[in-house]
Amino acid sequence: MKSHPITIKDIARVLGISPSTVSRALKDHPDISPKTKQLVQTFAEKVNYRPNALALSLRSSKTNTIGIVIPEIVHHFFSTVISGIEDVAYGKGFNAIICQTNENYQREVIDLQALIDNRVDGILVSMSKNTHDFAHFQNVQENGVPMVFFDRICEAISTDRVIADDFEGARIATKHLISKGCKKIMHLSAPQHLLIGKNRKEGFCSAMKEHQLECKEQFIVKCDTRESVFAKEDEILNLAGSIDGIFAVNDSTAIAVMQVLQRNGYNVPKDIAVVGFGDGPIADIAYPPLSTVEQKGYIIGQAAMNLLIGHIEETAIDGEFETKIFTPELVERTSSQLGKTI
Amino acid sequence: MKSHPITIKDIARVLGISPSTVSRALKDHPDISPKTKQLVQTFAEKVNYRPNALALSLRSSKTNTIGIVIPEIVHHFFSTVISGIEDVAYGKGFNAIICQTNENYQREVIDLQALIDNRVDGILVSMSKNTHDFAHFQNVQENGVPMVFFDRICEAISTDRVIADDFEGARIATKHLISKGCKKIMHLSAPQHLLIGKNRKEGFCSAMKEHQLECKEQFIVKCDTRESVFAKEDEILNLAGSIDGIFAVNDSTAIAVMQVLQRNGYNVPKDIAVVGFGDGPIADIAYPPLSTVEQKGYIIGQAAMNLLIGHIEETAIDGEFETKIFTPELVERTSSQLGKTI
DNA sequence: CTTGTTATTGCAAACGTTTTCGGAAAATTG
DNA sequence: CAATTTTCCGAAAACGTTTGCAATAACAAG
Repeated sequence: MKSHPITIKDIARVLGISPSTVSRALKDHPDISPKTKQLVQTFAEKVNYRPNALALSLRSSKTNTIGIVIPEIVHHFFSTVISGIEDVAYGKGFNAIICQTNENYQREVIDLQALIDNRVDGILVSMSKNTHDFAHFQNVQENGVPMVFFDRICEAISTDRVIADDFEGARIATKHLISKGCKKIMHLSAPQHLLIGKNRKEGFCSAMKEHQLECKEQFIVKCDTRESVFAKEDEILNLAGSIDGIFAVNDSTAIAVMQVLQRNGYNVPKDIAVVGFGDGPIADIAYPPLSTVEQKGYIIGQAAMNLLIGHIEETAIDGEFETKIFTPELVERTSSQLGKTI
Repeated sequence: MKSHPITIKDIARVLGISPSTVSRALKDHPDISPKTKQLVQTFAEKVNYRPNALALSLRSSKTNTIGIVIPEIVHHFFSTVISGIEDVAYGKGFNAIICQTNENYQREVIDLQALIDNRVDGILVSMSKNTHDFAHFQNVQENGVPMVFFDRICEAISTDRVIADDFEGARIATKHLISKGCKKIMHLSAPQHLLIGKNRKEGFCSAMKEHQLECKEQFIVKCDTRESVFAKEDEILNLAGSIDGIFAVNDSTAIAVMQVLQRNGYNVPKDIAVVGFGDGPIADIAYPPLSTVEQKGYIIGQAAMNLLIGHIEETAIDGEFETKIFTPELVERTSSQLGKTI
């Protein structure tokens, strides 16, 4: 069984014809007589011949494989994106090599080089948080490998991009709170050197100002994980008495803050309404169910892959790049119904 | 820039020597004079030469790539496993091609064939729910490709396997409830044609009987998703008055049932204690935080990859197969503290 | 100045395909 | 029957490597 797979040469030898004839017979080349075709094809069928993809790739310099580089697979948003990528890739006959950087710059560099070495037809990247040098991205381009960024894009590199509109998403979330009657809204924000942190905060402020509400620095707390909520519990509780709404930069932060509030006698959403960002599966499970804006990971993945295919198949114009922006949609649940007892 | 990558031949031509010399110089072969080595190496460095992995693989029939076939990436357990696989693969210089079957048998067949065609060095599989024919797995073995199953194993095929001990996990969960004082425990179970459904139910019954408690069929409700809990809400509520504990086959079912109970005036864990299975991130977020048994996805992934490497590098004995079983551990939180008010 | 060693290098085959080009046999035409 | 066209097939190169073997050069010993 460990015997080597059947090759075209094997078939040729057994049938007493040349490899070229076998090759042609297998792909219905008109030069080959019906008789020989029949002979070759049935024999190939019988021995379960399968072409060696490596040899094909080497000859055609086309691997039908794309590379995906992401910070973390174990993250609902990213795995959703991968799912979208995979599904359109599959439809077009592409395989996907997935590389996980774990937010490690060095690994990002190595992974990209490995993909180039393996001659992938294109690469989809979501940048690590710790990447501040972009030579490795340039290297991809210099090697002529099509690349598109999604979500965590690199502004210094000109490529196709697919992103969620964080600014607008935050505006939508904030305006939703305002429409529910909130006037004094707190924002739990991500670090400002990250694009999502910056954009979501600015979206928040924009919505507030549009409604002549104050966007006080004091009501903006740097806090973007479950743990950091608990760490800043005192600070948050100090402010809790003077607010009626919270917009959190992501769902797990939103849920954590609801739990802190509840443990300290506040009622969500009666006293304080809460909205998150991201719409992972946890929003539905939270108590009360969390209103949030939905980040469309699946279609972001699809869109990114489609853009990439455009460049691989050269239907897209070389050197012209597109940016696709997906605006999140509000998913209204219970947590934002200010005044309502649950 | 789109110019083809530098090859050994290019270097040879420019330097006026033969490709073989270049090849040897690059890998410090003793036959090559220091002078030539120096010349070649610095030149290769300068032009940023990178060997073509395809050509290498073709020649050596070793791709340093493994294939992963899983039902769904967007699932905390599976993405955790992948993460474990990836990390040890990376350490050993392997790339991973990931194929998602979406629980589709046809796609599983195609994916496996594609991996064989691409001459991956080994394959890790978690079977789709809808796979009842196993010829494609046999095909992998007949092609001499090492394969190990994880989690959703195929009993009909003899290979290495890595699984979580569902039976024992369920016993642990159930015994925990009993130790908290529960005597009338309901089990929300998965379909019995699935191994996890069967094993977890049997583990549940085993623990009950060990403590001289009844394992009534009537207290076993077929219900293994959030949606199915809501669909069977009436049936569950009918029984709710006569039970003091629930062991659910997975976390989201456990959380859903807590919500149903709470909405109907029951107090968890005061009136009814609840334990789940799986320990995804949602357990922590539930209200009250869910006690559950932890399925160690990350180390399952690591173990599977290590077994595979054993066969790839032939340190493992051919034809002898190992089954690694990981026993889940109890993670005790609030939901199981019978009698306690929160 | 042979002969034998040793140090370097190149040739060619191989991995499994595809494809250009040309050639032999067969079929057609006049 | 000769000339021409068609039909069918094979040789060989190419994709980018590695490697066994042969070849050359240099150099020392006799």
